[in-house]
Amino acid sequence: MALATKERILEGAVRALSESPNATVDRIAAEARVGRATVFRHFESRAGLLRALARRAIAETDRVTRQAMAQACTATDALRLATKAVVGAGESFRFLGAAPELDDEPEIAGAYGRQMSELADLVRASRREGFIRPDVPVAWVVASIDGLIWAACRAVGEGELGRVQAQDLVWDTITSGLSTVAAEES
Amino acid sequence: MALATKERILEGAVRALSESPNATVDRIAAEARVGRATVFRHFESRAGLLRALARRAIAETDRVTRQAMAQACTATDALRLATKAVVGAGESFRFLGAAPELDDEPEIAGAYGRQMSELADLVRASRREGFIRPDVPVAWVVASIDGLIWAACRAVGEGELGRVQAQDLVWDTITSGLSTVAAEES
DNA sequence: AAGTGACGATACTCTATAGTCTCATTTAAG
DNA sequence: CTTAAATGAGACTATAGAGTATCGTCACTT
Repeated sequence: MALATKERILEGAVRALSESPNATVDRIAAEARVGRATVFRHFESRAGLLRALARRAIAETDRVTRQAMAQACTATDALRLATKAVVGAGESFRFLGAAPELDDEPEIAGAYGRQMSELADLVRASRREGFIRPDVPVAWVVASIDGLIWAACRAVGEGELGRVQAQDLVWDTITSGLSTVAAEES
Repeated sequence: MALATKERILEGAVRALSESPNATVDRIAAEARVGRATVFRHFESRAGLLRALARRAIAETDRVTRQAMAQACTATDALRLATKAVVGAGESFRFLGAAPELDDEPEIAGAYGRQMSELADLVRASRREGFIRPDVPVAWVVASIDGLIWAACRAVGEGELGRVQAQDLVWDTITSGLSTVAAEES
């Protein structure tokens, strides 16, 4: 069936691009156990395949994020659940971090910007609830949460940490930091 | 002079690769205000230029790290100063994060591994001093510090944060996290 | 059994870019 | 002023990889 093949290609591409972001179509096809020509039957071009992959990852991230927000009653809890959910979905978008050509795709870059902006909204709301420190710029809170999520996904991908463990550690670090000292005056 | 030209090429390459990790030699030469042939007079190949760039970034990171360690009398203070110093030197290695082909260079990958391993040593020592939480895996402490440093360098590069501000925020976040709550039981 | 559509394999073209070479021009040294 | 080295410009080659076209085969449908 066409659908199963398309799916195989997408998943093969994730694997191939994860280990080498400049993977050729040849390499992707081999990883998907599919003829090279078949890749071009299902996708307009290599760039089109990359776009489809990115759209998929964005949709998946949106899905788990919305699901998390629906379960939460406070912004802080939404932030916690969304963070955990995104780390859990890390495998679907981890390869995107090393795909520079996607920055030129307005659709993709725009969606990433939107997600960051939604994260900023969540952070501001959680700050109003008194959870996020008011003395730290929102831009840094967003940047560092993003950085921690990437670090967690990388660690899981490298096998350094279990996925569940990583999900918990990200929120734990956001909440308490890495040191034994309680919050001091800055 | 040869040295000045070589330096111009290296700095042009940093700029060109920062905005597009797949930048061509043409693009690099243009950014350095140098003829394309001159690039090949000073470097064996594009890969050789990349290696030189990576070696330079590694040496710079080692330099500021050693300097920081020399000033500190406790492991925790060394960790603090080294973290700050590496964020300050971020511009010299930020582009490396998006250069997948360097993973294949054993010399470069090895040096990165060594730096991570040194960071792990520092973390363990600081933990023995009672600063780093004992209930968090060292692997995660290392991974998250690395992630926060990258996040800070990116934010500085994007102009979202000032460099000095970013240097302070990284350590502040490691120390206290991003929330108002004191450390709770996990 | 015949037909239809998807697939694999392969051969082919085309383009971008790395790397080489040459020569005229500039720049620095003496 | 003369000379040697470094540079810039541009022509040229070689190659990897994207994208296309074709054909034979296999699987599924009716």
